[in-house]
Amino acid sequence: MNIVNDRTYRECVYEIVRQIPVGKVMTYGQLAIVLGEGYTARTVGYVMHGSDEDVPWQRVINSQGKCSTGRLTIPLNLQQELLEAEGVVFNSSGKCDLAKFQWFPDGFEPKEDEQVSLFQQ
DNA sequence: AACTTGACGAGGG
DNA sequence: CCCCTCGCCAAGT
Repeated sequence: MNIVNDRTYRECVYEIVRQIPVGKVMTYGQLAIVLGEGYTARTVGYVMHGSDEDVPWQRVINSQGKCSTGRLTIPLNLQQELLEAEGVVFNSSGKCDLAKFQWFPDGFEPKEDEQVSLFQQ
């Protein structure tokens, strides 16, 4: 089945991102896994760069727990500042603890033993 | 149709 | 911790 049929692939990404609670984050790769077929971290990133809509884009970060907004038109610190304002804590290297702040959509919570292996590194 | 570019990620050195 | 390589896939030239 192709999720991209009814709604565009962009809409599917936004739909999930809009569900991320305040103070929580998801990674590009995790979104790709949740979206399934055809999606990769790369394409999710591509989709997110055009999300000037009502999506909390700041809650999507890379798998290392950092904000990778390296070559954007927006200030480098903006994303981290927005997240910190929501309660996400970053260390001196600009990294946050995914084990603490990463959010999982319904049905995608990691099981007890395989906790960290799947969605995080 | 071929080639290049990314708001990526895992693996290796 | 940093850097590089490769795989990935949509978009723009």
